[in-house]
This record gives sequence, C-alpha cells and structure tokens, in this order.
Amino acid sequence: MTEERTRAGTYPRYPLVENRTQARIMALVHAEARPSSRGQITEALDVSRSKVSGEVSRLMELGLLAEEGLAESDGGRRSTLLSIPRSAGLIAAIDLGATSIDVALTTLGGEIVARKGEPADIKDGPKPILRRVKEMLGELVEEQGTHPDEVLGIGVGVPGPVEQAAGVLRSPPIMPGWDRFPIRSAFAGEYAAPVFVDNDVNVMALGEHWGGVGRGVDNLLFIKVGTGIGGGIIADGRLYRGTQGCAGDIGHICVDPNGPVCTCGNLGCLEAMAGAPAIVLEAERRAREGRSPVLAEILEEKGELTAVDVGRAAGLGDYEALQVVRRSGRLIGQVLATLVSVLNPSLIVIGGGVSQIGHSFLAEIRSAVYRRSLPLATRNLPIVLSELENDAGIVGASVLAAEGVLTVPS
Amino acid sequence: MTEERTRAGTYPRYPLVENRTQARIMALVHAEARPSSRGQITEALDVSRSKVSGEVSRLMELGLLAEEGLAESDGGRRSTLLSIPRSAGLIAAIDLGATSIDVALTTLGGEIVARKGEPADIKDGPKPILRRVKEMLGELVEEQGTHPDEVLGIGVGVPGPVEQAAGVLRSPPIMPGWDRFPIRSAFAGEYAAPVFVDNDVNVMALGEHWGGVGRGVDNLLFIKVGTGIGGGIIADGRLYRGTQGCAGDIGHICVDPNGPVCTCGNLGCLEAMAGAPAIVLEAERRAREGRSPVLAEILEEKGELTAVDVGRAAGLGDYEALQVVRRSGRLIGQVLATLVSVLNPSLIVIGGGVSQIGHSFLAEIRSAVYRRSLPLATRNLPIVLSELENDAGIVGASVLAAEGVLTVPS
DNA sequence: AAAAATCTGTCAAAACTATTGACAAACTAT
DNA sequence: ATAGTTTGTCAATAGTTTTGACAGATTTTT
Repeated sequence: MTEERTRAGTYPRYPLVENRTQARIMALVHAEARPSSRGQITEALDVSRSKVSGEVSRLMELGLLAEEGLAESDGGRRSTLLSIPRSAGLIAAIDLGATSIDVALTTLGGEIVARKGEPADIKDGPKPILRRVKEMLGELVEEQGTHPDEVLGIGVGVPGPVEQAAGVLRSPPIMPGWDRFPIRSAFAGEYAAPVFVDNDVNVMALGEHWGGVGRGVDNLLFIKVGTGIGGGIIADGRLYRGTQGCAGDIGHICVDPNGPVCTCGNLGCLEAMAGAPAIVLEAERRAREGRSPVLAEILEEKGELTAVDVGRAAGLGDYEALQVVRRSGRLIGQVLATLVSVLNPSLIVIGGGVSQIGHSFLAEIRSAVYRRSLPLATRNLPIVLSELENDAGIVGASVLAAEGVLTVPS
Repeated sequence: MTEERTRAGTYPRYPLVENRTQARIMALVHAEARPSSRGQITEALDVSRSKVSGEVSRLMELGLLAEEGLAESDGGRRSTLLSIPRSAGLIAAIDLGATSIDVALTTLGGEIVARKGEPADIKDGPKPILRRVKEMLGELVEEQGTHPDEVLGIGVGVPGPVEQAAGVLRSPPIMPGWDRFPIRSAFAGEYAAPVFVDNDVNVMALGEHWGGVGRGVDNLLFIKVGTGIGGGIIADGRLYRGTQGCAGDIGHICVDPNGPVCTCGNLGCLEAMAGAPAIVLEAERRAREGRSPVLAEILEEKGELTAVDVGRAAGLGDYEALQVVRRSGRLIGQVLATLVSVLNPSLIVIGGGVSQIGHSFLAEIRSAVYRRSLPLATRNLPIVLSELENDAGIVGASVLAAEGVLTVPS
C-alpha cells in the first residue's frame, strides 16, 4: 500500500510530500541548511516524537531524507542526523540578469552541484534567451550524468516585475518582448518539473535570507546595485512581493527632479544617478576634464571605464574616483534612510556588482542612513555586504523552487 | 463533560476558543463583519459540513456564536445565519492620541456599543492618562449595565512605537515618561482581560482594513495626517510592524535638508513641513504678511488658526490658503510616491484630522503620486479618504483585541 | 567499574479529529 | 404536485496524533 507510492524511478511528482507534517519537516530541514535530528524537528514543530519518527521514516522511503551520521551527545544517546540527500533530486536554478545568464544544478537541499554562466543580452527577447538557457541546462544535466526527470523544480529569477499567479513578467522596463511571455511553458517539453519565476532581486533576497548573512533574520532588506538598482523585502520571515510583484523596486525613486533622464523616461531616478552606468559616466566626465590623471590613464588604455575601474582607482586613493563612488553611496543611502523609516528592518544587505566597488561605497551608504533615520530604527541596524556575492541569485532561485515543490498545496 | 466548560458566568477565559477549527471559524465570522452561514464557512475553511456544524454548535454553547435569521435562498433550503452576539462579551477599545483619549465598548463582533472621548495631553505621562482611561472605561461599563468581567479583551492604540513582545512603548518621541511603561498591567486589577497594545496608526490601518474602504484589500497603506504623520502597512493581509514596531513611521522622513526643525530634532521632516502645525504656521505667516485677507480675518477673530480653518478658507477660494493646503499635499504625495515604489500597494487610505481639510488636499496627493511613481504600480492604485474617519482608531483597537482573544495560541 | 540519569528512536494502544454517506427539512422552479 | 437543490444533523467509518512503555546509547555520579 505504501510501496506503490514509493519513488522507484517515477520522477517527478509534485508536490513531493504527502501531507502537511511532511511538508513542515522538509521545510524545516531545508531552512536549517544543515543536518537536523528528529529531536530538533519534534521541538520546532510541536508534534510528538513518534509522529516525527513515523513521517521521517516515510520521507526516507520517499528518498527525500537520509540519515547522515550522529550528532554530538547532549547527555544521552546521540541523535542521528537527517539531511536532504543528493539522490532526492535536483533543482535547476536560473538567474537571468540584464546582461548575463547563469544556470546551475543544485540539490534539493540547496547545495550547488554545478554551474555555468555567460554574457547575454536580455533584450534579445524571450525565445533566444530561453533557448540558450535550456541548452546550458541540458549541458549541465548531461555533464552530471543525470536525467532531465531528476530535476524536481525549476527556479527562475528575471530582471523585471513578475505577476505571481501566472508567472509572467508585467511591463518590464528593460525587457522588450518579455511582457506576459509564458516562461513556465518554455520548459514544458523537456522538463516535467514545475517552474517558479520571480524578480531577480527578490530571488537574491531569498538566497541571502536562506543561506547568507540574512539567515534567520525576519525583517531584512536586500539591495542590489548593478546596472540597475533594486530591492527585495523579507517581512516577518516571508518574501513580500506587493500587488503587481514590483515591491522593492527602488531604482526609479526620484532623488533629483532635475537629474538626468533614466531608461524609464523619468528624470533623476536613483538608478540613473547611482547605478553602474552613472558611476562610469561621471568618472569618464571627470577624467576627460583632466581632474583625475589615474582615471584618465585607464580610460586612455582601455577606451572605456567600468565601475570596478572606478572603485579600484578610488581604492588607490584617487580623489575624483573616490568622490564618484561616494556620491553613488550617498544617494543610495538617502533612499535607504527612507526605506528604514518605512520598513524598520533589522538588517540591510548590499549586493550586486557595484557593491564590490570598495569600502568607501559601503561606508558612505552607512553614514547616510545613520545620519537620516530615526535613532530607534538604526540602533541595531547592521548594513553589510552580501555574503553569497555572485551566488545569491542562483541560491535564491534554488530556494524559490525547493520551497515550491516541498509545499503541500492544501 | 462538555457542560463544565460552558460559559455560565465564568468570564473571562482566554483564549475563548477550544481548538484551531473554532478559532478559524470565529476569525472568519469576525473578518466577514456580517452574518455568515455554515455553508459559507464550510467552503472558506475547506472542512466538511458536519465538522463545521459540530464546532458551530459548540461555539453556540460557549455563547460565541448565535443564529440570527435566514439567508436568501440559493435555490434550496435557506441557510441560517450566524453572528457574534452582543452577549458573547465586550471589547474595550482605547485610542490614545497626542491630545485626546477615546474609549469605547464594542461587541466581540466589532460593533460600537458606546463611546466616550475627551481632550487630554499624552505628555502628562502614563499614570494620570491611564487612570483617566480606566475611569472613562468604568463609566461606560456602568452606563451599559455590564460587569467588568464581561470585557473579554482590551485593545489600545498609542502614538508611538510599540514593542510587541512586551506590549511597551520604545523611545516614543512625543511621550516622555511612557518609555517601557507596562501598559498591560495597568488594567490588571479591574479587568482580567488580556491587553493588546499597538501603535495608533497601525491600529487605524487594522480598522480600515477590517471595516473601512480597505475591506478585503491585501496590500494597503494607511496614512494618518494630523499633528503627526504616520503610516500603517497591511502586507499580504497582515499588519506589518517591523523590527522595533516602528515600521510605517514616515513622519520623520527628510523631505528638505534645509527645512525647519522637527520635534524629533532633525531638519525638514515630512511631519514638520506638512503636518497640521506646519499648515497653521505657514497660514499664519501668510496672513500676517497681508497676503490673505480671508485668513487674516479669521486670525483676527480667533487669535489663532487651525488646519480646519485653513481648509475652509481654501474651500472658499482663498488663493493663499489653497497654496498652503496644496503644499502639504504635495510633500506628502512625494513621500507616498516613494512608498508606492517600495510597497506596491493596491490601495492608499488617507485618514487623520488633516485629511478632512478639503478636496484639493487629496487631489494634490494624488497628482504627486501619479506623477512620480512607476506606471505599473499606479495603474490601478486608488488613493481615497478614510471611511471610518474618527472611528478608525476605535474600530482598529477592537479588531486588534478581538483577533487576539479569538486566536488559539498553539 | 557499576549505577543512575538522560536522551533517542520505535511500537502498539488509546484518544482524538475529520469525513462519508444517509436522511429529513426547507426551499425553488416547472 | 413534483422534481431538483441546498441545508443541517447524525452515526458509522476512516484517519491522525498522542500517550506511555520499552530498549538502545551515552554521560554523569557514586
């Protein structure tokens, strides 16, 4: 009777669990991100030891859990540790950036098994981009010697607002052709696994909350600073998406009504004044005006500057480069000060390419936030760099999909 | 066996319900704010008809539900409607403003039974204020011919950030002496009911979400504009409080680094530039400068102006008054535009004394928001005035307490 | 080194919870 | 009137969870 619902090569089933208790157990083990004992689960879920034991046995039968060594003794018999084994299945984690594709295979437990990344222009439109994504995923699957059916869930982060119900982008500003494109069905032929789509910054926030500096932090704000600027909000432990899925979209907050034109068409958006292109533009201007020999030299050599170049120059002590970096940090900090008043988070995590530009960038953000926010809200408010760095998107996409397939619908 | 747990004069018990299903039924009936049938409950809760029937019988035994007439027929036997009767017990709803005390008795179902309000200065400190609150509550209880033990829960809204775990204020800017004052225990002698404390604006948001324009709206932003300016956030159907309980505290967002000094000590806070005192100050200045004969006349007569006076003058077509009103609306709208980008709500509700100042105030807020926010987020974003007006705080305090006593701890 | 205490994991019996299906009551529509 | 619906209840059945007992494993105490 139980036998006929055992795994036995019948990939994939969705949802993977059979009842709410199993879902809660899996969610807990997944959330822990390290082996847990039956005792820990019993305590956390507030059900009886025998109940946990029984459901754990069933989950082991299903292949979703495996015993893995013993814990240190706590004054009695040592407890056996449980974890989500590689053999439970894999998650395809896909991170689409404005200029890049990153694809990875991770275990259901969130461990990265293999990954591939390459530059790409999202503006090419959904069909060629998704074709390439599927190629890359196929290569990974092949290289790992697995079968597409072993992929239990697919998580996708995309650089635009996602309507959750349908899993489609809505009016993405930088992604012509993607509006309402049915991303989910793109995988339908080759993969039977369910597809979970969300905004890339939301996904990164999820990743950082699950396995980065934000582990266990109930109210956190993740800010991505790259070509674009965006935010992801974890409120009371859950990702908050907003009505149209564009909550946290802080890149187009107006910081200067007389500022430059933004890609969105408005004037003086944060993104247009503090994002990577703005940093480069401002640095190039100062280089051309002969104010910074260091920047001018790099510009001379390479023909163009990058945000990283500017950061490096600032790190070497170039005054003008430092000013450019600081200006970006200050503007972002000003907006963050407002967000702190509104959201009262207990942690702010800064990620994205520009976040690695140097210490003075973070320092300037911090000083702007602390200067302008209410003392109560900033009293214990760390503002730190992302721990996962380039993996945040991949890890988050994996978490998105894993949580999705491990949830019982009800 | 069941008998001994029946009501029978043993007020109060907390929690009022016996299990999760009962809690869910009561929460649903309470949330509906109008009589529901067993069939509706069955559908909404996804349990069997007989289960609902059984638990409803028990809840009627406990006195928490009562049959109340029949619904229209839906093509068959008419269903009997269930509601929370007055006899189930009462909730004490308390709304402490910066300059006022409002106390009410409501049914557990949220209907206002009786209320009292009077001016008071919160700065007098917790002891005299809470003494007066208890006197007023005692008068209401007496006038209604009830007994203090019939009060099942006490909900309190206070104008400062509230740490939920302890139910105490933390560093309230305008409430000297209230920091960490144990509000809950103030009621301990006379009332056995549990006390639920929260920020006044959060409480108003709760009220508007339960029984005002925000009914059924999952993501809403409630903005109170009075002496102070604050916001309450309903995210995914739940009140979001933030880490220290000061989420939504938008009054001290800096809108002009060169602006006037705020009560909080910083410069150019929204509150200091667009709140009632700012409106009055600006209007008086213009009156004194002789730019507005209308305002000057009122000022002459009464010796001072109020925000309502300014609104009335604006309504009569006085140009200067209108400019003052608009300036406040525009500044608030600018901040709201940011909040819209961050929270992507589906509704903004404006309440508080100043919200009644005239149509041009709301019009200016709307125009500022629509001008500055992303089109996607504002496409279907109504910005409306509070429906509950002066009752928002009372209703919200009742909802806070009712939801509290009807929740099963688990 | 033995005994006591403590923690872990499993099992069967008992307690509890929820659903099913039957039925009578109440209503609409033809 | 009669057929078709919906409602509310009941008893039987099915399912879920806890309880309490017990054996295994490990630390602490004597």
